[in-house]
Amino acid sequence: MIGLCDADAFYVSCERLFDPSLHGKPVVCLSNNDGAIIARSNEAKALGIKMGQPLFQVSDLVKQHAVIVKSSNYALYGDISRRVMSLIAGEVPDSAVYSIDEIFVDLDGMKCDLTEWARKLRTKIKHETGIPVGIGISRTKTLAKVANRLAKKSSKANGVLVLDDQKWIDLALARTEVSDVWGIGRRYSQKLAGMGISRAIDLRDMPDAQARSLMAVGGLRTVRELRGVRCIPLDDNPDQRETVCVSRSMGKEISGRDELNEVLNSFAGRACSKLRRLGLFSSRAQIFILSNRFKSNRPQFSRSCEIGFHPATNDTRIMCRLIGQNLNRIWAPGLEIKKAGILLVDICRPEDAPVDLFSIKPDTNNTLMAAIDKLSDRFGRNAVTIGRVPKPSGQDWYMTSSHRSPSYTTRWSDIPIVR
DNA sequence: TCTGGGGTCCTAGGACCC
DNA sequence: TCTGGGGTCCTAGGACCC
Repeated sequence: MIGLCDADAFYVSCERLFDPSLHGKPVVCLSNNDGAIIARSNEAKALGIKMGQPLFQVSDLVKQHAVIVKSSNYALYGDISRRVMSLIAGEVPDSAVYSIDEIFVDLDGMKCDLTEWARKLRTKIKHETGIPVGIGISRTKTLAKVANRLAKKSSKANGVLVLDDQKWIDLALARTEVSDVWGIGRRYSQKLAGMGISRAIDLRDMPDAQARSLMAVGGLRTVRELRGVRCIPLDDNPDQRETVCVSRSMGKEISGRDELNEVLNSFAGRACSKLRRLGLFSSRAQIFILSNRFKSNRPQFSRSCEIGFHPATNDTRIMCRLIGQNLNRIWAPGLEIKKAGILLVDICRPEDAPVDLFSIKPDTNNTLMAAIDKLSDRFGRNAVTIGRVPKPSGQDWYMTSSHRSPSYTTRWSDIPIVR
């Protein structure tokens, strides 16, 4: 059997850990730029606030019901996540972290009542980390997802649901909308609805060939998993990631060449720092700029270009220099740029990096970059930056984040004080 | 006024190879 | 008139996830 532990409204739960006054109240957490709602407490859900909804669309509701609004605080959430995950990993034979708030666990060979075991685990997690989780258990990852969803929805299940018996699986699938199945998004739901398939149980009973032609091999895998056939391995993560991306929407559109250069240089700094922390190098990057897709009365554009590095690098200075040299390939006067970014592709470990004719190898002993990383760890991300990249604070392009909670667990100055 | 960011995988089609 | 077959690699676009 496979289990899925998934935290309830994880970001909200993290905020509540350090501010108990938030319990029982409607709370939402926002995306970058304070744009959209990406986590909701049950009370906020009950008000009809939708996942992904832009904040401004619910501003009346927020005022009317005194909804508490929080900017996202990834330093805090990441740290809490690590605590929860390592606790769970210690309780099972095998596990695989799937996202910041989800972990799949392998329960094969466990000789006990799984419902009882899961209840105990759930209590333990709540007790030791303060985070409420739901646990769903079944034959495959996709079915465990179904179980997990019902575990949270049903008051009878009270956070734990084991789907083993076929009769119960059938009932669960009959109660699950096809759009709530893992792997079935908006587009596939629409297609399926057009064919009269609205419930997970109908999807399960669809012929293989039809599933395959409609939704490719991934869709077929989903259908088979619903039948109880394991098609997705417990740990489905590639051993090495393939891209690193840093991109942002800006508080307001920018147009100037220098301004764009600043933005991209600062993103390149972040991207290189990510690479160095992973011990990886990149030999190719794409820089891109986008218009504001919501302003349909303005000209729309999406421009990008590729930049190669020889040898592969993770040195911020090299990337910044090449960005400057290539900027005119995407920038043009008069463009109103809302979003920009850098995508590093062709990521590799230094020993696997392509070597050119003259055997020039990636610089794996970059003392300057190492020093910058150390200073950033100690004094904050922008303690030291490459010349001509001004500090983000005070930059009008920098994202807005007006409801940010302190970094209680990752910054000494933000440690909560008990009086 | 205000609409997230960072990933993965699959497929079709074109360029190119012998 | 008649114009191969079998590959690989790359890219763009579309789907999905949290």
